[in-house]
Amino acid sequence: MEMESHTEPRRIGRPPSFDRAVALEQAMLLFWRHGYEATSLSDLTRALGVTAPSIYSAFGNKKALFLEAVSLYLSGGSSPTAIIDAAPSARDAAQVLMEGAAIAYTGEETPPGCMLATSAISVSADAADVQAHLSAIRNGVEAHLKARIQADVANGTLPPHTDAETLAAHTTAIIQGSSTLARDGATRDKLLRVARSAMAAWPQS
Amino acid sequence: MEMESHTEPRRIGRPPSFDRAVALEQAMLLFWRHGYEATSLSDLTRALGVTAPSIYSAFGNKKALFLEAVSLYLSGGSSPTAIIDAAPSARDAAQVLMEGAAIAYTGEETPPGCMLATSAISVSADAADVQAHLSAIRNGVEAHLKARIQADVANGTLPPHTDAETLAAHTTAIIQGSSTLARDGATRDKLLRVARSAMAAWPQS
DNA sequence: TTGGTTTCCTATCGATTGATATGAAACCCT
DNA sequence: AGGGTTTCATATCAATCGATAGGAAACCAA
Repeated sequence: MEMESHTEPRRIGRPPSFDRAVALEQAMLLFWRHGYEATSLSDLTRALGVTAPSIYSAFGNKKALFLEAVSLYLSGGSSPTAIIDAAPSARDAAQVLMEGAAIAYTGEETPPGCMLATSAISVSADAADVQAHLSAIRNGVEAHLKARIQADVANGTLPPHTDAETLAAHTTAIIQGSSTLARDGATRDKLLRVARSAMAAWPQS
Repeated sequence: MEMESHTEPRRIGRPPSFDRAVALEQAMLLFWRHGYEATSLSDLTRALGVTAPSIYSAFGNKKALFLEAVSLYLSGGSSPTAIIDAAPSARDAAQVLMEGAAIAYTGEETPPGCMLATSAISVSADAADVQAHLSAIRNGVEAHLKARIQADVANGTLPPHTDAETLAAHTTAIIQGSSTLARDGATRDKLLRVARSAMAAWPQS
């Protein structure tokens, strides 16, 4: 068998001088901290150590780079959708989601808060599509949690009078609100206590 | 008594062609919807019907105009601090705050969400002071609510084991989270149900 | 070494940013 | 009517925005 066919594709031409994946991660951190529009190409070239033409060659344009950074952000750790599916119950899913957010939003190596909640919440008119993109992702997670709650109601894990929509929205509100609290300096322990107190909204077992 | 001394100051010079208060309110609505940095002077001159030099003459610069718009936003309706002081209990204060937020963030005449939570959450480096200003306001409201909870614990309205800091942070998280939910299209009724479900975190009476 | 290919950086593009210099226009008072 | 005063709008400023043209530089294959 030929072992070099997929490991080293034998590229020709001048070799790249920067690691695309590393550059993308740096861009994600910048967008995470300062947001989509407030992060300029000048900021990106400085932080990535890459000139503007190289960025455009590697990622297309600023908007495409941001969207790719969002995908990288979502792929980090366990995605919310995967957590919801993997948890033994909807209630456990909510708790893991909220506590996971408390931890993720207060990392020492990453900017405070949630990139989805902060990086494109207020934008100019020509970034409305980016804003809508992140909004759709947030709504998708909430809808997925709601469906999981409804499933638990259907199989008897949760009582029949459970308001799935409100419970999912409540969990989402705590998560998004934790992002702002983290930006305002809240500690990880404080957010974890908030997450646990929010579990009181769930039906008594 | 001279009755004209404070009613009509007898101004001299060319009379202003625009109402400063009306212009400020329009600016507030723009900043509310699009945020501090994403709202350009060009956007402002178009919406206010006022040329750039007039804006600078009336408000100083863009940053000063924004800060004044924030003050106007806070003076609208009942301020959070006033609500906390006026409520018969800390628990009632929290409920009024959360339900008031649900209503304020879903007004048909105003942009969705909370101006404090959205207009400067992600900014460039030279707007860090504006970001810190809004952060301080948010932290101030939370601290005020926490103090009110502690007062209710001290006078026996709330049980002695009550975690004032967590309860205040929980309430704040729901309020800030409701802002994002509103931006994502949540209805007023949905946010009101979230607010009521969040009351479950309070000690049982 | 030469040709082919790919990536590199320098320089620059038009558009827009926040902000201002300048003088005309509109009012009151004498 | 004519000074004094204030606000008005036109035109423009330097700086920065996102984005690109063009050619040098660095590799592989022959």
